[in-house]
Amino acid sequence: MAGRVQNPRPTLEMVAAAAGVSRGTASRVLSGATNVSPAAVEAVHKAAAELRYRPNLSARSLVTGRTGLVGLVVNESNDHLFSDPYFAEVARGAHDALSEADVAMVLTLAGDARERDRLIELAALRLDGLLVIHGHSDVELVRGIERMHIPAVFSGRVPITGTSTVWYVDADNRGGARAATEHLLARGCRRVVTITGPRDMAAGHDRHLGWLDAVTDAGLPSSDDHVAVGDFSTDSGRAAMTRLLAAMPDLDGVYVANDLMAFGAIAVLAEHGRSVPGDVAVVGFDDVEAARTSNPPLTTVSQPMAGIGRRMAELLLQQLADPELDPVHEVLPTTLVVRDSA
Amino acid sequence: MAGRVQNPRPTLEMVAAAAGVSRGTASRVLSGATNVSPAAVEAVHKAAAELRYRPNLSARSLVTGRTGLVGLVVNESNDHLFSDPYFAEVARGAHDALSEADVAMVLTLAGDARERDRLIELAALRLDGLLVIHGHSDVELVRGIERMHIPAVFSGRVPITGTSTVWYVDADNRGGARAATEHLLARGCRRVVTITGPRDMAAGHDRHLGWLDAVTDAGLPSSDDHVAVGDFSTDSGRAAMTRLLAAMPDLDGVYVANDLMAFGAIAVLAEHGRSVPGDVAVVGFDDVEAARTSNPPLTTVSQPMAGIGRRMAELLLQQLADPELDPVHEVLPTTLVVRDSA
DNA sequence: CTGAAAGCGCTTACAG
DNA sequence: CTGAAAGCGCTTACAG
Repeated sequence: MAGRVQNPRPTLEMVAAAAGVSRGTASRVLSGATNVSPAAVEAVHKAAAELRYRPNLSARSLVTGRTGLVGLVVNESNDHLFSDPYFAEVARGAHDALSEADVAMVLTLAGDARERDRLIELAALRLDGLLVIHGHSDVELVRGIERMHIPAVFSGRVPITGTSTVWYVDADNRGGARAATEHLLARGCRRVVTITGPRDMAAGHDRHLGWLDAVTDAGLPSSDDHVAVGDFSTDSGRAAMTRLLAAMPDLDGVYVANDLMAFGAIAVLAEHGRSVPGDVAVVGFDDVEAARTSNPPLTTVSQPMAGIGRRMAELLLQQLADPELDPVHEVLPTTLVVRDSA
Repeated sequence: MAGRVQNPRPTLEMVAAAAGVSRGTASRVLSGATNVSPAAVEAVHKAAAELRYRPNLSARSLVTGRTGLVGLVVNESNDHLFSDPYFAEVARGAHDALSEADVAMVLTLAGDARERDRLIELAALRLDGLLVIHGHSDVELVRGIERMHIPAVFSGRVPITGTSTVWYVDADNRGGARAATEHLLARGCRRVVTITGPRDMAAGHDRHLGWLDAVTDAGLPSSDDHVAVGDFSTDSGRAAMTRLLAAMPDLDGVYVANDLMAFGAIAVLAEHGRSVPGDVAVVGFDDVEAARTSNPPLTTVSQPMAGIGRRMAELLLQQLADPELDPVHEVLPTTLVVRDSA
């Protein structure tokens, strides 16, 4: 009685019978093969629709060797991770692109060693490929994934050592930082400092270089007292701004490597009686939601987060189609969004 | 040449051959059956280890009818969703429990109609069950899932209509709110008001009832001017507190249905020159990270978020084991965390 | 263009 | 306790 309640799911066999063709022909029609007669195509589609046929994916996987499953790997300790809009948007972009290809996304945490082991097991057992949201640089994770010889695409530049096979998609952090700094210069700023991110994060490093590009090109100084290192948190932005102000009281422009730190910096400037952008112009990076409503609304650099996720998915699909492809490193453009802070 | 590089994955057949038993026996050993001789058990395990055997899950699924895949369904517009620690923690708890059972979690967005359709398709095709993080009440989603007749467990109380088959795990919102309010009463508060959440969210509703339980039991009034409705945002907490203060200037205790609104309320109290907890005591709900470092540190109600996720997973696993089980509604205890605001 | 057949790698009654 | 065999639902050469 139990288990007999539901009608059994129709199989290809039943569709073929209803269409008056063989199972092989039905399969060919449903997989979109071209060498099939129009009559057969029509009959099979009609039968499939009438029976509400859905293929058994396990059976298909058994013969194709593909699972149609891709892992979304995340190496952040999860508290951070989920509260990061970067993660959410990249995941959504990837999810969209994969759905269109009928590939599903398995959420895979890889924050600690135990989780990393599980990931490796899971990947070996049932994943066709990996999409890695790579927040903090995690050399062990990168190495582990390379060793598995599984198709993978990382988000964010992965420092390439030797003959690495890593694929990645990144935003143009360096170009965006340069554009932000050049915007400050164009407004007439001449003592332009920067608050950077942690040196071990590729994004932090690249955004620092962009600032350097711009000030160097303009023939302006870039000595150590022009630079304060933060950790991308608002508090660290406050501390960094305080230090910069002490070292160079007459600074007139600040390029900050992310919006959160920019908010901290602006708060400190206000406390010191400096108006923004009147006395000091400030540009951030990320274009988080709050940038639009902060006081003043923040001029910042926007990166195409969902686009990064989508592109990662597309590149992974390419790898799946041809495992012999050479690694691709793709850099997506960023956009300066001018508001009131600079 | 390509594709021939890797050694072919060992199959059960090869393990059986190496162990000198039949494929059937090897299968029985590996699936932990008891009716096997100790000698066979040892030989098979040894062979499997030596060959680094991993079962082909598609083949297994084809015969068992199970995929070993569970969907994590999320109905929030994703911006919110990911920045919500509730989501992150519930997901992590569920992930842990499922991993232990070798079940993987497929991330499934169901924010709009298109995504909802994809979910239904995906579930029909490849999921054994669903874990639904049910933020805003979404009747359509609940109905859609019930219609699919797929094992599912919701987070958060789902209003049950008629002969619903919904399973859910919730925190004891009502009990927690009652405890919070009783704490205010115990400190001597006598004019105790509340800021509630949206009426259409079960959590908001239940937390309001808990406040009502406590003040009613204490013989205190609970008229409309004791209640202000917010939307769980800090700003709405500010607005609500402003209204309450206008309606009842001599209030001395506030139970707020979440921490974010409590922060807003405390800010307004400070602006009105009321000290917390000296003039007005305040209790929140959620125990978010910031509650520990706010000024003053917030007394609040903590709910076992990861525990909810874990329990959801366990209940889903039970359903998978026996689809005929009656729906379970489980309520997990909350804890009052006393800090400085009350 | 199409059918018959083999085979993907497992699990599970069925005999013994 | 164990082996031989059937079968899960597909895809894909292979002939024709």
